[in-house]
Parts: sequence; structure tokens; C-alpha cells
Amino acid sequence: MKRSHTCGALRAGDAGKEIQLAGWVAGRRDHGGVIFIDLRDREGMTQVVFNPALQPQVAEVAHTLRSEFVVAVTGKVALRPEGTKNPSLGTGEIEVGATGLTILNPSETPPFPLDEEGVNEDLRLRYRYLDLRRPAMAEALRARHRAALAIRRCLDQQGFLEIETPILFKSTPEGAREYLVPSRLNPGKFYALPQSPQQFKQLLMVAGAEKYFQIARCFRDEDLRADRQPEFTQIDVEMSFITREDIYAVIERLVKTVWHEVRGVEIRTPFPRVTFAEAMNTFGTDKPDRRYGLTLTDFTETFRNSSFKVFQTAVAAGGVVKAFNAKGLAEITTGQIEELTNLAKAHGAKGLAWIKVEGGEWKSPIVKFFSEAEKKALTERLAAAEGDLILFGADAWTAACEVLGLVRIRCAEYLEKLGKLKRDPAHLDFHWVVDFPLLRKDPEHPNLVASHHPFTAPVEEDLPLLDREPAKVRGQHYDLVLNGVELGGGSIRIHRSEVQDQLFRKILKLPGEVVTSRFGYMVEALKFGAPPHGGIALGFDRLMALLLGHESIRDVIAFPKNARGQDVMSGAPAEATARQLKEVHVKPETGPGA
RNA sequence: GGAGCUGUAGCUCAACUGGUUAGAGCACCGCCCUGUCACGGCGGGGGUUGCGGGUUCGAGCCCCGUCAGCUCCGCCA
Repeated sequence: MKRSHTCGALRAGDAGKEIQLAGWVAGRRDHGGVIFIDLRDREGMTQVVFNPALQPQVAEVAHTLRSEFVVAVTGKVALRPEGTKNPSLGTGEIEVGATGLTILNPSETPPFPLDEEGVNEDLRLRYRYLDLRRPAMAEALRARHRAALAIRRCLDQQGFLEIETPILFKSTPEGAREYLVPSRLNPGKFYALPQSPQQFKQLLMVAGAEKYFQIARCFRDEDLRADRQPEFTQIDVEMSFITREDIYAVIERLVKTVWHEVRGVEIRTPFPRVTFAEAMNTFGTDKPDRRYGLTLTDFTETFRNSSFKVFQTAVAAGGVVKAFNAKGLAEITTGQIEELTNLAKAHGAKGLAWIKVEGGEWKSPIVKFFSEAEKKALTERLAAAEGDLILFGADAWTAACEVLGLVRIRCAEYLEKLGKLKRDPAHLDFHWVVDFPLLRKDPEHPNLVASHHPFTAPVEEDLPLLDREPAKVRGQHYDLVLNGVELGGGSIRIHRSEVQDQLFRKILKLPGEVVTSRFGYMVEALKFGAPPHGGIALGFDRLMALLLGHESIRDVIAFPKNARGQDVMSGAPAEATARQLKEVHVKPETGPGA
């Protein structure tokens, strides 16, 4: 069976041609006599006309067509009669007068309409092969392909080699939980699926690859979100003999190319740089959405000697007091206030202090504790006016910032629903967040832990601090952020084995045997002339979602898992047979508490 | 691990304060219809209101439990 054209190809100039089309029946309009069929394939839609006066036996078959039947049509292209053209269709000037019709395969009635949005996602996932027929989904797959091509071409032009790294890897229990794969040939031993190709790409630099990239599948056995899947795709990049600026330049060019080639949108480069401290102080997060205000202001000094004990004690304990003005949100509901409070509490705050500016007065459970000077400072520095809502955080610096950061985002959602704030998806605020602390305290750890990963190099001028005040050392790490979403991150790596070794043993205080067994080959590799190097990884799924304006990365992945990590179409994950388990030397748990 | 939202026909939704036989549009089936493109007309079939229990004269609606989906917090070096 041959097609002469696709269903999106025919134009007025093709009138008179004898053609063959094949595709799916997207709709039928059966007038009893004449029958119209919208024939859809990957490329578009063409109207086919069956006229019983001209081809009675063909029209007879056409009466039996139903949605999603697969058919082949032969016929003649004709200009549509004046007044019946369809301007909303690329092929709307013409139609195909059918002279032949073959039903290649009938179809059951689809479980959901393919021409409507808003269908239950669970159902769409169960019948993903039907869902992907919908033009919006087909377009997402096509755009993803084009983006991948653009990425490969762009990086190739800059001298990068695409190199594959193993999927069966060794477990490195730092970081995200891993998927384990039992080894049949090595009883009792396991591979792990890589959470990223991190170590391999550094080893490729030691190997002299100089410029590596990979569109790499990564695996993390963590709880899912709208923007997190158990397997996802990274654009993974690593380079030798470079500084941070070189990475910025490569990635800015890459991002610019992708947006240009897939969306025809021009992006301004270079991207602005924001320090971690600035981002936290101003937006309460290390991945700020800077398209709107509601920025945080520090009132630590204002409340240092306040008679409001909550604030005063927080400051006395070395913490801070921060606040922001949710402009125009005084009409917030009691339920929403409660939501915000729960959000703050869930994040470790004891509560959430607020002030409504309404009817010319401050309505708040706490305002009676405030002095005139404190009120004046708030009014002036927050530009508080009628109809505003002021929200406070008082805690250790990180906690206060983070709580208000979450509250700020939620307030923006409320304000957007009220039509008072707009987060325009066409406004693309790319920026780099830089100067992260190299190390941070972790409540579950006695020692400092790496803020990102333990291969990140310290900022050169902070090196002397590493022994004395390690918490103050900045890492040569950078995140690429777009509209409140972390698109990716990377760093300049440690390339000297003694520095890496010292970091593992003296700073992170990992036991010697752990360093040897887990990272021994890395430390060893650095001893054999490892070049200075660094890299980055971008979340390809997130990038595609932002590129196409989808809320969830599931909409840019052909066969995603649901929020429980299940494939509801195939039923994965599924139980293994006793024989399978025995072969891989895995004993199942039996009974409760086993 | 925790919280919130949702669950009614194949799909999207409705059903007042707890009150008759749970409705509508689309889809589906049948008949009619020769220029539609959300074709139209007439008729029809289709329901364990997620599941289990409770309160009540009476539960889609209230209560308890449970399951499922989604979202968020934790988690994601």
C-alpha cells in the first residue's frame, strides 16, 4: 500500500491530481448521501468526500467507517466549492473525491475523545498509544526530536563528542536512592542504575575526551512530582581546560539554539548571574521566579529589641526576621491563611505571622505587640498600602528565607487566580545562580555534607578557609534557572587527587575504607594527570516542558510513569516469578516483619 | 512518611438544606438526511454514585475507615 501524499500536504495547486492517502478516521459527517471523512495522519488532516452518485459501491463502504478506523483512500484532488473552504485547516482549500476505499483495520470506539483536552490523565496513560495520536501530544514528540537534533548539532559544532556511558553501574549510596539490579552471574551482588553519569564523565576527561556530551537516561528511586520521573533524561556535558565562564557560554548558546530552532524564539544572552545569597535573601529560594515581585525584606535590626517576643527571641538566637508584601492580597480567605500557615509549619516554622491592611487599619493577631517605630519601618520599607497582606518569617536565616520563599510562591498563585498578578510563560527569565556554599549542615549528619556533590571544586580564593571555616567556602557550582524551575546545574570539579582525598576524609569525614571502596578509583584516576575540568547537566524533560508550555514533564515524555512510578499501560512494576528470583539469587520477603 | 484536592454513564460534568424512578452534553446503537467540517432530525441503550461500614424513616450528599488519581511538604549528593 502506497501513499502519494501525507494528510497535511495537499494544497490548491494539487487540484486535479490522482492521489493516495492513508490514515485514521478523525471524524465523519454522514449526510445519508454524501459522506465527509476527516482523514488524519501525523502530518495533518484532509477532507475526503464520498459521493454515492459517482461511486456508489465506495460510498457504501464509507457508511461503515467509524472513529479511528485505519483506511487507505484513492481519489482525485479537487478545489472545494466556493463557500465551503475551511480556513482553519492547512488543506482547507481542497478535498479528495474518493474513488477507492480500503479499510486497513477497524477500531473499537476510543475510550476517550481524541479531539478534546481535559481528559483524566490516568485514562490517557492507560491508553497512551491513543493519547499520543492527539495533535498536541504528537507535536510534543516532534518538538522533542527537533530539540534533540538541535542539541546534537550545536554541541557537535562546538567540538563535543557524544559518548555513551554504562547503564549498569555501581551503587554509590551518596545522594539519591538508586534502583538495584541483581547480578545472576555474581550471586549476592548488585548493579545500580546511574542517577547520573557523573563519575563516568569525569573519567572521560581524565581519558582525554576533552569535550563530552550525552543525552543520557538517569534513574532515581525517589518520590515523584509533576517535574520528576523515576527515569528521566539529562543533557550531560563535560569539558576540560575551562572555567565556569566557558560552561556558561556553551550552555547559553545551546539554549538559544534550541529555543530558536524549535520555537523560533530569540533569547537574549548572556544570562544574568544571581548569587545564592541574593536569591535566598530576595526570593527565599535558590531557584527564583523573578517574573514577579513580592520580594523579601530584612527586618532583623528593626525587631532586635522588639517587645514581640517571637521576633525578638529569633533574632537573639542568631536568626533573622524577614517579611514581604503580598500586594493586594488582603482579601485572602481564612482557609488560604490556614493553608499558608500549614505550609510554613510543614517546613519547620512554628507559625506564620501576618498583617492585613484593610479598611485603613492593620488587622492581625500580632500587631498589638508592635511599636510605632516598628510599624513605621514596615510601612515604609514594604510600601504597605490599603488592600495589602504582609507575611513574616522569623527563624535561622536559611529556614526563614525558605519558608517565606514557599509562602511567596503560594501567594503568587492566589494573586494570579484573583487576576492581580501574571506569570507570563512567554517571559523567559533565564539566569545563573552562582556562589553556592560548598558545604552545608545536615540535621541527619554529624559533619558537613556537600551541598551538591563531593566532586565540586571550591572557589579558588576561598581555599584558605577550607580548614578554618569550611562552611564559608563557596563552591564553583552553578545552576541554570528559568522562571522558578531549576533547569540544570554543574560545577568545576576537583581535579587534584590530594584535594579530593582531603575533602572526603577531613571535611566530609568519610571513613577511609568508605572512600577507598566507593570512590577509590576516582581518587586514583585523578593521580594520572587529570586535566582541570567541569561540566553541567540540564534536565531535558523539564527543558521540553518549559519550551512547549506544559505543566508536567509527563506531557513531553512518550511513555511516562504515574505519580507512583507505575506504567499503568503495561502494569510495570510487576511481581517476579519464584524462578526469576532464584536465578538472580534474591530471596523474597515472606510474611509480615520478615 | 505527612497534608490537601478529586472520585456520579465510555468521556466531561450536574443533582438545593439529606427527600419521588440519579440528569445533561458529547460518544455509542437504530432510522432519516447529497456540501458538511462541533453537520442536522427522530428514537434507543447505557449507573454497584470508587469500595466497606455507620447515622437516619430515608444517604450521591452527613460520619468513620479504605482504595485510587493528582498536587504539595519531606525526599530528590
